[in-house]
Parts: sequence; structure tokens; C-alpha cells
Amino acid sequence: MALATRERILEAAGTTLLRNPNASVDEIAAEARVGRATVFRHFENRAGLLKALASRAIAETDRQTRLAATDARTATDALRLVTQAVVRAGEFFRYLDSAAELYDEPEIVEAYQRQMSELADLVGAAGREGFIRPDVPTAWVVASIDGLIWAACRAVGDGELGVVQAQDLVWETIANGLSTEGTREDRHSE
Amino acid sequence: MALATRERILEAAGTTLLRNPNASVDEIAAEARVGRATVFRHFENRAGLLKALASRAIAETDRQTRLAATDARTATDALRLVTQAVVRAGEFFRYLDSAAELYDEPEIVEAYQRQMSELADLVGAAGREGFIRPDVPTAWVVASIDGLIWAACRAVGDGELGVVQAQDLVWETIANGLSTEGTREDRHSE
DNA sequence: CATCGACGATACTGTAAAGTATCATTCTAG
DNA sequence: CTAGAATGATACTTTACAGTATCGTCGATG
Repeated sequence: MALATRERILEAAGTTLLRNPNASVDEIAAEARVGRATVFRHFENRAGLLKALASRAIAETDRQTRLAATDARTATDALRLVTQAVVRAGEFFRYLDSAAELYDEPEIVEAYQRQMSELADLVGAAGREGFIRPDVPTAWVVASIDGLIWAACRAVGDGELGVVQAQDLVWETIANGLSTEGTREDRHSE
Repeated sequence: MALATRERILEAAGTTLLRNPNASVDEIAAEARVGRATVFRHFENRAGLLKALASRAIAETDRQTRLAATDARTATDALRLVTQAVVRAGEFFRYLDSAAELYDEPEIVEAYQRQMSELADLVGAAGREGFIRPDVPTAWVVASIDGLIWAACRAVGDGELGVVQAQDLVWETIANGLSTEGTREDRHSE
């Protein structure tokens, strides 16, 4: 079936490119257990394949975040749900870490900036609810949430943490940091 | 001068590879304002250049962290100083984000794992001092510190934050998170 | 059973970049 | 001033990979 094949190729591209961002079409086709020519039957060229893969990641992230945002009653809650949704979608975009070729795909860059800007809006709204410390620059809030999501996706991908556990830890770290100081009574080791 | 030329090439490689991880030797040579052949006079091949660049980043990070660690009176303080030292050294290794070719340089991989393991040791010691919440897995503490350092280096490189500001924000976020909830004033040792 | 479309295999071309070789030039130490 | 070393420029070879074309096979569908 055409659709199943296309999906197999995208899936294989994701895992192969995560292992080696410069993987050739040969390698991707081999991973998908598909002839190399078939890849070019489904995608105009290598760049088209990468673009389709990125679009899939963006769409999946959008789907997860919109789904999450509808459940939120406050901006703070929305920020939490969206953050955790992105962690859940992490497996779809983790390969993008090293996808330098996509920097000059305006459609992809624009989508990334839109998602970042939506995150910044959410941070702003949560700040107006008093959730975010006023002395921390918004740029840092956004950047650090991004960094923590990245760390969580990586930890999940490496099998160090489960998805749910990672989701909780990300939010806990955002909200309260890692320290016992100020948030809980001081305790000594286990 | 041979040394100055070699240094110019390394510098140019850093900035060029940050912009485009797949940059050719041509581009690097052009950025260094040096003939392409000269690059091959100073480095055996492209991989050798990347390896030298990575070694330089590792050495610089080691230098900064060891310098910082000597000033520390407690493990918690050492963790803070080392974290901030790595942020300071960030410009040297930020290009490594997308340096997939280095994954099969055992010397480089081993150095990276050593640095991560030293960080884990420091986290463990800080935990025994009661600084780290006992309910947070060490793997997550290490991963999230890594993620926050990464975010800080990126923000500095993009001009969003100054180095000192980023150093403070990283530690503040590690210690207390971003939220006003449940957190008191932060403790700085200086 | 016959047809049509998707696929695998393979061979071919074109190109970009790595790496090598050579020679003229420039810089520097003595 | 001169010899030797470092460099720039350039031309060349080789290789890896993208992309195209072709043909035979397999499988579903009518």
C-alpha cells in the first residue's frame, strides 16, 4: 500500500536521522526495508523527505498542544499542559536537533517561530496570573522551558525516564527548581 | 606564524560550524581568510580538524571547571561554580550540538562522558548536603542541569542574555525554579 | 486469468567536496 | 641580503551520494 510505505519511510527516516543526522537516502531506505527508488517515488528529493518529516513533527506537536490547551482553566495550567504535551510529542521532533538543512525551509522555520511565540504568549499570561517571578526575563523563561523539554525528551529517548515521569519532573523543575531550599523543609540523604 | 594560523582556522571552524554544521573545508578556510590547502597543512583531514576543535572545547571547559572547583567550600557551592563555569565556556562547545561526526571519536566521547560523570558526582555530593530534593532522580538532575546550561549558552550566543546574567539565571532556576509558588528569597554565597 | 500499479533492483549521470600535488610568492630568521 | 619555511592559488583525482531511467516481478482487483 502506498500510504503504509510512505509512513514506513518517514518512520525510518526519523530513527535513522536521530542516529546520524547526515544519513544518506540509502540508509533510510534500508532502515525502512524499502528500495532506494521507492523513496524518490514518494518524495521529490531528500529535502522533500526531511520537510515532510518536519511537517509531521510540527503537526503532531500542534495537535498535542491544542488538545492540551482546551482542558486548561488558567494560563498557568495551560502552560503546564502544553509543556507536558510537547514532552509527549518529543519522539517526533527529537531528530530535529541536528537537522541543519531545514534552517532554510521558510515554512518550517516559520512554524517553529510560531510555536515559540505561542509559548512566549503563554508565559506572559501565566506571568500576569502571578505564577512567574517578575524578576526573571521572559526570554529566559522561554529558553529554559525549551531546554528542560529538550532534556526530558532526551532522557525519555535514552530510556532513563518514563514519559509520565519526565512530564512531571519538567513541570516540577520549572515550578520549584531542584533545590530543597525555600520550598520544603531541609532533609538529609535517603 | 604557524600557531596563529592554526588558531585562526580553529576559531573560524567554530563560528562556521555553528552556522552550518555541514560546512565544507572551503567555507572554513574562507572564514579564516586562509587558503584551503593551508587547512590541510595544519590538520590531517576534516575529521582531524573537528577533533582538534572538540579537544579545545573540552580542555577549555575542564580548565574553567577546575578553576571554579578550587574556590568551593561545599559541594553545593562547587556545583554552582562549575555550572556557571560551563556557561562561561559555552562559546567553545556550542557548535558541538550538531557535530554528529564526533560520535565515533572514542577520545571525544569518553571525555564527554567523563565530564557528565563528574557532574553526576557533584550532584550526588550536593544531594548528601541536603541541597537536592531526595525525591528527584539523579539522572533528571543531571539532565536538567545540562538542558539549562544548553539553554543559557544558546541565549547568550543569540544575544538575548549577557553571560553573567545567564549564569545567575541558570543557578536560580536550578535552585528555585521559575515560579513564585512556595519559593522564598534565593541564597547567594557572595 | 488479465491488467495495472507499486515495488525492487540496478545501472547510469552529474555534482560537490575531500584530499593531493605543484609552483610561485611572501615572510622571517640569521 | 639570502635561504628556508609558510602560504595562496590552482589543477587534478577520487569518492560518495543525489537523482533519473529502465525493466522485471509481485500482488491486488475486476
